[in-house]
Amino acid sequence: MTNAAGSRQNEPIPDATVARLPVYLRGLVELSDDDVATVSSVGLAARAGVNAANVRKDMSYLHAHGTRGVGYDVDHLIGEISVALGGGVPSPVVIVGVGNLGRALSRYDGFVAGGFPVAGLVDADPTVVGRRIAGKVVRSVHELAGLVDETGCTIGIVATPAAAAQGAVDRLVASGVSSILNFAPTVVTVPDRVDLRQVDLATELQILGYHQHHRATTGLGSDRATG
Amino acid sequence: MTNAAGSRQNEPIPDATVARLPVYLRGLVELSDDDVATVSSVGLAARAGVNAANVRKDMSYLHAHGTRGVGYDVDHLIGEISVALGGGVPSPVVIVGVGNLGRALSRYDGFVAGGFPVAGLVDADPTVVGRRIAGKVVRSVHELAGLVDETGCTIGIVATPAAAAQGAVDRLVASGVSSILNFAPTVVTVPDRVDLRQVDLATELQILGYHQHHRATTGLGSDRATG
DNA sequence: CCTGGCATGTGAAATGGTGCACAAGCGTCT
DNA sequence: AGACGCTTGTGCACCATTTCACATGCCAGG
Repeated sequence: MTNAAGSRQNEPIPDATVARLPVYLRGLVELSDDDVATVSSVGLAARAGVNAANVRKDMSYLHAHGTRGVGYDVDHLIGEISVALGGGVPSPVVIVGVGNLGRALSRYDGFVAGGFPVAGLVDADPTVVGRRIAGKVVRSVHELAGLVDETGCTIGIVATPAAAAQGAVDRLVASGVSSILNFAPTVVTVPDRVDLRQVDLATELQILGYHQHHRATTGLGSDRATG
Repeated sequence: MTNAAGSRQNEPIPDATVARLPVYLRGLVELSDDDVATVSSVGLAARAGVNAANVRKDMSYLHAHGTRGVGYDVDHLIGEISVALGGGVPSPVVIVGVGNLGRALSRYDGFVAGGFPVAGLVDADPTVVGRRIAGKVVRSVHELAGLVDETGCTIGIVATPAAAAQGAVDRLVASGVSSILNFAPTVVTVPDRVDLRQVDLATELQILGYHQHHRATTGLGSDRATG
């Protein structure tokens, strides 16, 4: 029997596919805004910067079927991907650490647009607690558990200095958060039940630096950055 | 002809290894600060959050050999990785777009510490051009090419709204920049000779959202810490 | 000098992901 | 109705990466 009404996400979706779904979603929303009703795998692949066969395989993991000879229904696909990415239910997030980066993140429109409203801000520094940032009052880290409980946050964003990151993570875990996005440039550990992703800005530049250096020391003459 | 003492980086280092090198480097610098002279692959792996065999294989790509029965020389390894990641020469970067995120990035200490000083800020909005941010005067996008030329920037950071990102990228490419880090939530294209990396904050949250939703709808699912 | 213990370096298997190539199916036009 | 063109869905081969397992080699101690 086919899974009719309940969840059909029992088969796992590959991580690589999950990472592409938000990109597809953005492209599809743009198409929908332009009143485009259907899109082919080739068209969507071009917008997402990936291979068309890859798009088709990704959609098959989602059980989001298209119509042969026609393509995929844009609005239907938006619904399918939205459901896969969290059921379309907004998940409020709490930001720990309101330094430069934390403040920027708390004002970042993309979070709200993506269904992740910022429910609260928290910092360890008493001199910033009580200040108002992006319309929200910064609260003390000691109030974190209460804040998470009140707002039903399940996602925490760590934007503290590296030295404070593991402590912030531990507090978030103790408060019941089940997913953490860490911007601090340090490796942190979490219990198995908590999902962790790392975004390291300096590391990204260092990776670019490697390629540049590598080109300079091995590929002289093959490409020149002029014009 | 074998190069005796010169560059030995002719063989390519796998991308996955390159992405780990900055993490190793951070861990090694910490060890060096603590006056630790040698470290085993197991010890370094624990700090980097990876498998020990992976560390050893990565080091073999770098031709950074350890001593059997002892481990790797910390300071020597720092040198090897630094060289691989850009020869130890600082690469100035230019930031295009000084909105919330651009301002935060221009003040981010990690860039300077990692050898990537911010050489200049640029924005399209005439009302912010001329303002001083993080000790630097914001200049017009029209001055971008001149700025890149003056400062010898080879890396550009795009922190504009999505709609302006492709234009910013094109300008950077035309100015002679050969590596670009894009924070705008949109797919951009560059010529083959230019290296592009994408950092998408909202996408990261959406990926976390998927895993949360998946756990919730399937019971207790698998969990993986991404470092 | 010789032995024991430990950690590296690497061949090879396992894993995960990508892209080609093509059969199957849908809609349209005559 | 029938044929044709377009696009999906997927088996398969290829590639990159991870991980295991173990032989090799170095150092310390007696």
